[in-house]
Amino acid sequence: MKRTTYCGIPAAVSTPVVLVGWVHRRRDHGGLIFIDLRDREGIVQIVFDPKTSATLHEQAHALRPEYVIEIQGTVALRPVDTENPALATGTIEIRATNLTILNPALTPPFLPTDEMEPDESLRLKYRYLDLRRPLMQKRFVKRHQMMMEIRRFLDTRGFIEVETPYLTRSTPEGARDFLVPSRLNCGAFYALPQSPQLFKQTLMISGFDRYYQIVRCFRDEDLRADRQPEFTQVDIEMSFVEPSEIMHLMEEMISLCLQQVSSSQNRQPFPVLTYQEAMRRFGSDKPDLRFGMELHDISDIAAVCTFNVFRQACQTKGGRVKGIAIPGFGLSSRKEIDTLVQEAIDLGAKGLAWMKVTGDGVDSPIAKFFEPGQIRTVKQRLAALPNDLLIFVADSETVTHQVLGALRLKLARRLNLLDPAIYKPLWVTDFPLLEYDAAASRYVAVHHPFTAPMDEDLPLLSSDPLAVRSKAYDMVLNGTEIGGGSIRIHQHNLQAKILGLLGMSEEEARAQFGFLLTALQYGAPPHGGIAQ
RNA sequence: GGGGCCGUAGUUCAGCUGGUUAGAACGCCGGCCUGUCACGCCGGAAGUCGCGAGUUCGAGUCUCGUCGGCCCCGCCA
Repeated sequence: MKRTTYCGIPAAVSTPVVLVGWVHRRRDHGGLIFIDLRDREGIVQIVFDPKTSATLHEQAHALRPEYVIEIQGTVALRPVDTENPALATGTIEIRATNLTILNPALTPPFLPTDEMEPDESLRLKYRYLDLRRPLMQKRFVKRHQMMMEIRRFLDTRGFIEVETPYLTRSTPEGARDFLVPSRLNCGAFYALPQSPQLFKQTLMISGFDRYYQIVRCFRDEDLRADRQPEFTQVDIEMSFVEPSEIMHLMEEMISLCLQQVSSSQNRQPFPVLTYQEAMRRFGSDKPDLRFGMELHDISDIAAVCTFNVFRQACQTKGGRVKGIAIPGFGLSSRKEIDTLVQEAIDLGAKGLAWMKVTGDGVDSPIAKFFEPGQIRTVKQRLAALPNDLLIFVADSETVTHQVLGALRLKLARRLNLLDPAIYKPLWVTDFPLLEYDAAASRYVAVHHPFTAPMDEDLPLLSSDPLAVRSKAYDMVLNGTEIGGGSIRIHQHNLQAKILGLLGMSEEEARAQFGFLLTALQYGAPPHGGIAQ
């Protein structure tokens, strides 16, 4: 057995070839038998002609899907008008001269074609059949190519790949750890790392200057369609850097990756939104920029209209009235709008006010509470067009953003505005350093406890901790956070102070993070990084 | 921790307000077929309707329980 080429890679016409692979499909004409032979590189058509060899043709009758076979034959141009443009090898075929069945196969529970996708549990039970599908093989290859690009790119930029331990110590904060029982210390457990955060900071303190790792992370949390308990991330840390240096580096790296999956060139640099602006305009800290439907504040008008719900919301401290214009949705039936109102209530709103935009004005149960001029201003501010539906939420700023942000996404999905072929990356910066956890009655870190506060906000740490912004940045792509990082705290005193704000006593801090606190006192360089 | 949807042939699914023998497509088996390529044509086999109980003259269909799957909220520094 000496394979001369892959099925998917056409060989020169009239050369003898030896091919091995899986029977993808058979087309038995009684006379001629065609076999599509598949390997990881693609598919090629094999022809068994009774005129070439009656016994060989007889043998080929036995072939069934997923048999593993070896074919000896000759590459030939297909007869005129029998070329198959859908196939990369569609201009040629292999005239078989010899057939060896290397291994027959049972009738598989599903055929490894891309046309139909069986239930996921069945795909996993017969994972090897699932992974034979050309689509799955393409994905694996794509992933491999991305990893190669990333390694090559980071190497040229002077990064050193370092491995860090998997059997490690549990850290408080963050996700639940996976635990591994220890045989040597009976009753004690290792924790699998949620991320190599402390290790990479240690490497910076050691002077490695630029580290990266393509590393597995483990988080024992509930799953989602796009969330697995173990996943791989590109982990990066650099010394003596500003956020902008890390962000530009990542833009280059991600652009290289996007080139692998999309033909369109991404313009660098990526747009940057502050957290505040992202929330204000999109009601989300990971906005999907593939479509508009931005949030607009009409609190000033709402405060002086005669609609009590709006006025009261504006009179409440921190209250807001905001709205979005949904293109074409003004033609919806009353029932469809009622459904939308219920969805808003399920998302936490007290209700949902709406206006159908007509040619000259609006059609709305709340129109009577507004002066014509006020309605004109509202329409103008939401950039409303005829047949749009305007929806409004009146509540605290938090609830308003949350509800409208979620509705914006739901409606975009319903209106088919989420084109999977378009990639809209951006940065979100200026996150708050801390948020208040009412249940635990203490502050918790928004990013993680090692994130550095912005220098100009340092005085606020004592007076108004929730107002402190951090040197953190998230990369967002099409509404998904695909990377996040920060400049870290490299000063012992500041780190101790933050741990204190998080409700940790000095003893606790020493017990949990003593190693880091000590290390910061032995010449820790300023550093920061990201995990994608 | 909470919520929604789904379990019917090997697979993907249909099956109406409960009603006679539970269907389709693909796949599988047999036959025919020398230029097909998701080949075509003819014929055939294939089902504990996830499981258990209940309501009913009668349950794939309704109710309760249970098991399994998918999705969402919480959670995921």
